[in-house]
This record gives sequence, structure tokens and C-alpha cells, in this order.
Amino acid sequence: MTKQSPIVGNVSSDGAFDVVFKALADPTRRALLDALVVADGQSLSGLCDRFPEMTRFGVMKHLAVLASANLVITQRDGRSKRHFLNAVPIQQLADRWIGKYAQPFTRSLVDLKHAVEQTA
Amino acid sequence: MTKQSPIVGNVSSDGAFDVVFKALADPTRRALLDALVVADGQSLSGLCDRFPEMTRFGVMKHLAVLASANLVITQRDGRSKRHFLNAVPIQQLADRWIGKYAQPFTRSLVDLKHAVEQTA
DNA sequence: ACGATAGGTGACTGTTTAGTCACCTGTCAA
DNA sequence: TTGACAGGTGACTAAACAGTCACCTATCGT
Repeated sequence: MTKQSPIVGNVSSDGAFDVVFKALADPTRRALLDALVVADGQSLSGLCDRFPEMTRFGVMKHLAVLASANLVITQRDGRSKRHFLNAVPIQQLADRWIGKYAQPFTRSLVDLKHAVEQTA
Repeated sequence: MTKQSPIVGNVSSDGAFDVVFKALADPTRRALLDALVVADGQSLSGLCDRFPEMTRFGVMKHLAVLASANLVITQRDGRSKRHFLNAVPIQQLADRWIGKYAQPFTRSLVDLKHAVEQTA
């Protein structure tokens, strides 16, 4: 029995965005992204220095999740490895997903306000 | 030992967005949001009809998570309860968070492409 | 008042996921 | 070549979460 089945036919243009959402859901991973904003192309140990509260393995695992979501791109540089932030998935998410919700429903929210006021 | 501590001083203007990210991370909850897009202001049982694979309690729990993230607004209507989609947190997320990442780093990505090509 | 229906609550269970560890591989400098 | 350093892997443990349940409260039609 699948736990997170599609439930209805086509839920949305989802699926591909799921890994991105899940990767973004963790504050630690967003902090990692922030660290790459400050200085892009950092190595693993460089990132570890910025996060003394996290072990190297913790950083590595979160980085792996971000990489699987295509939010960071890695590049070997001798014996170190550089990590670059890739904003493309975030941009796609904003374009396709957020636009789908935010635009048509700011109006709908206003309608709700009226409905609530009338009932209250 | 805190597991998800702030790690560095100020990670970002995060914190308030965490619940929104976490709520959006689940595909089931996004499907619930989609159902409200199709027909806003549905009752719990109405929503349950749209998700026969989920029990009433499952729908209710997900709805509670969405409500705590302020993504759905509820309104009592006699013995039923209407659920309205609130796009404001999504819009805020797009404005403050995504803009912060997506805009300055599409350029940075291009730089990365050059770096990768030169190394390869 | 009565039963039926809509919604709500608390505790329990199984799965997932984050965090940690010992150990391994590859690269650089001497 | 050899030691030191940067990164990687697999298994293990603990906490978080989704899913489920029996039971409860409130409202409607009669």
C-alpha cells in the first residue's frame, strides 16, 4: 500500500518539484544555501568551518540532498570539491508552482474576507 | 543538544517561513491545496470525497498543518466547516525568499558553467 | 428530546529521516 | 614513496512524522 499515492488523477504538474520542496523544507539546508550565497564555490571543509555545530557528515548529507534536488552543482578541484548554488530549480518552482497559486487566489482571499465578515 | 540549531548567527530571514516550507514539502498537502484551487471553501467531508485513498483523519491532520502555516483559513458554517486557500504566505515566500536566491544566482550559474567547461 | 451527521481529540504504531560512527579512497607535498 | 589531508561510503541509532484508531462534542432535521 503506497503511503503517498497520487490520490487523484493528476494532482498538479508535481512530481519533479517534490525533491526540490523536500530539500528546501529543512532549515539547515536553507542555511547551507545561504552559505553558498555568501561565497559560492566553497569546498566541503570550507562549509564545515561555517557550521561548527554540524559534523562533516551532517554537512555532507545535506549537501547530497541538495545535489539530488539539483540545487547545488559540484565540481572536483584537485583533492577538494567545489559546491555551486544552482538557482534554476528555485526559479522553475517560482514560475510554475507559485504563480499557479499566488496569482489566482489573492482575489479569492478577498472574497473570503467578505464571506467571513458577512457570517461574523 | 539541539538538533536543528540556528548554526550561524543569522541564517536568513527564515524562521517564519519554516512552517510554510514544511507544509508545502508534502505532496499530499499540495494536492489538498490543489483541491481548494478547483473549488475553494470546501468542507472537510467534501475534501474527503475528493481523496478516497485518505481517511478523514488523514485529511484533517494535513489540513491542520496547512492551517498552522496559514495556508488555509477555516470558517465555521453551521455544523460544517469551510476551508479557504490563503495564498499570502506563498506570495511572501516568493517575494522574500525565492527572489533572494533566484535573481542573484542565475548569473553565478553561468559563471559556474564556464568554470566547469574550463576544467573538463 | 431524539437520532443522524459533521467535526474534533488523544493516544498508539510504523515508517521515514536526521545525525553519528568507523572505515575506506583518492590527492597533494615533501 | 610516504604521511597528511580532503572527501566518500555503509551501517547503526534516535527522533520526527504520517497514518490509524476508539471515543467525544456540537449541530441539524424530525
